[in-house]
Amino acid sequence: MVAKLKDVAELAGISVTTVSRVINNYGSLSEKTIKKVHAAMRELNYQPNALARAMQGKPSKFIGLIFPNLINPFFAELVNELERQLFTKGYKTIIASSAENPEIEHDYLSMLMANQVDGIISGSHNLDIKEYHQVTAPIVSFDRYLADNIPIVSADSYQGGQLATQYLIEHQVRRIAVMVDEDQSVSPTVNRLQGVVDYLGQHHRSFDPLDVHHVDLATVFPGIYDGVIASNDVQALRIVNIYHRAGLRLNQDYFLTGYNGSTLIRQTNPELPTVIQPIAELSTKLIATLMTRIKRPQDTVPSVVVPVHFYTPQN
Amino acid sequence: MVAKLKDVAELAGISVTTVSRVINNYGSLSEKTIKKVHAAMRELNYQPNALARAMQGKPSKFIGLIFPNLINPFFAELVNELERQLFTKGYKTIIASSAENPEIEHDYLSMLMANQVDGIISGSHNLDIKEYHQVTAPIVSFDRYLADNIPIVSADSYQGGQLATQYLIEHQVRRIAVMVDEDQSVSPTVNRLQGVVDYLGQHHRSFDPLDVHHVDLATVFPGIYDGVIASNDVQALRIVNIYHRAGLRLNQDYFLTGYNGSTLIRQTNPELPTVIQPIAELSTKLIATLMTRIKRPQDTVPSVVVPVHFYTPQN
DNA sequence: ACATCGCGGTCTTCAGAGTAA
DNA sequence: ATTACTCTGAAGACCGCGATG
Repeated sequence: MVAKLKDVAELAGISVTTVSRVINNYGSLSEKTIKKVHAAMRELNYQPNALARAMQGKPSKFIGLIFPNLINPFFAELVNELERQLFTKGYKTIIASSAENPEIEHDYLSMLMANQVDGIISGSHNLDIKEYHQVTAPIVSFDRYLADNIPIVSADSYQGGQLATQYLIEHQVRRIAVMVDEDQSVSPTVNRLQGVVDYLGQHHRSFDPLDVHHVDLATVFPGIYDGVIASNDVQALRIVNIYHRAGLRLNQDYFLTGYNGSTLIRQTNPELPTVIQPIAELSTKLIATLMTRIKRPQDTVPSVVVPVHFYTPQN
Repeated sequence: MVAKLKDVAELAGISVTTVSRVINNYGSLSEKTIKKVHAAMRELNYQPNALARAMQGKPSKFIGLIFPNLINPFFAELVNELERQLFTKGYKTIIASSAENPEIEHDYLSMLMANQVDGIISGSHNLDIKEYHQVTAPIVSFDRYLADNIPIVSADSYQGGQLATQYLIEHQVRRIAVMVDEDQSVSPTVNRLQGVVDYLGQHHRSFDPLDVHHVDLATVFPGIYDGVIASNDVQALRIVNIYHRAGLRLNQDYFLTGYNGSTLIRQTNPELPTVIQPIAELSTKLIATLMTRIKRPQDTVPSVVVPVHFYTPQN
């Protein structure tokens, strides 16, 4: 049997009230009793039952994280960083990866509510927006509009689109393909595309939009393109492999940009130019925004846009 | 205020007992009451408080996952798969990434206990073994010895070492470097090394062991080596980049093997030969082992070793 | 249908003992 | 002896639900 408050009290030879006072640090207490209690706690290896505590309406110190998956290294690193930063603030994380399945995501949202999380950070990309209206816990969204009262923290994708385009133009490519995801109409991906469009417009250039969902990479590439703006790093590297098999060398015979900028990909594929979304800063802002939401639930908190930067392979 | 059981009962005009019966589906109930209750639940957007339920001694339906990090794509994919499979079994996951920090790991272990998880899957690589003796919840370990009564599920690293070596020998390399991690003396990594040693011995070949922690990759490679056994895929690709800068081509001028075999790396770097630890199967075994531990906590459950296979780049 | 208890804590109330001014 | 203050304790309500009678 796990030790309970009562057991600690009995071992220390004092009342449960006093033990509770020691644990929660209130009221007036003598040094001696405090020490006795701590000794008893150690001896019994006592852990206050977090469930019982949370039932008093105390914060559960749980934050729910909803992300489509952990396989995308960018999400994995973001989640990892969020988890790390939250832990130092005394929060535990429940990670829900919805696997891009709205039903699962709905279940998870219910679960998070049922488990009384103190807040939710959602990086989901596929939930019906209405679901989020009913949620009472404070929410912050990563990179996507969910509802009017839910603040968004995102990387500056308009700037990202511009930087990627600028890179291609500077390397004087002739024919540009841009991978676009038409489904993501509510997400800032549109901004990215707008950044591309505007930059190209300023330089009187055109491009071919290729819909991610209706195009077979292996058949369109290399094709006529010597410039490609991919929608993420993994996709970018798939395309690189296709060019490679055709005997074409990245950064020489053709130019291509990724998007996301995970540390992992930079380590494994340092030759890939890409737009870097700053993971540490995004995490900090997401958490800071969530914390103010938790402290003052009625206030409206402004959305935050974090600048990105472009990684150019050295040499 | 969030809806409670009582609110549902009042709205439906019946007692809490009956509502509870409907929710937990026992006792005899009329169709009419059931419908009334469901209607009331929907209207109030009611979610049973999982914390309160868990307090009755009922299973919390939480499984704790302890892994060093989520950045390693192999861990990320394993966790992702575990999370997915557990969810279909009605379990939620609390992910604790210890960041290779024993203190954090200790805190997390306490936290998991305090939150009454029904079981723990630990892929940790750095905790003092004694900590795990005090844990009362059922535990299964991934790929590492923790304590006598804790079953281990692992990939066959001896076989992995052999397969990697076989690949190099078949490609007639002359001088072989093997990356070793001396710290991991308790882990099956030793088995992997043994597999390498045995295979080479049978072919009357020798190798140079290079300690991961005391060697600067950029200075020893390419050096004299045309064959390298790396200890994981990310490290392997770092080495590939070093050879690349020296103008040497993988699978032609030199041969190298990775270890882990995440789907991600195979997608982004399909040219990397590597030992594949089957993630889906490992997950299944881990969960199955944990479930029998949960059902019959007093039984000793045997450890499981899952075969690996070798991925050779096509072309 | 109702009432009541129990899970493991928190917190409040009321009271009492000891010490000091 | 009076007041005041510090430390501790006993008892009970309560959180939301499940189980019993």
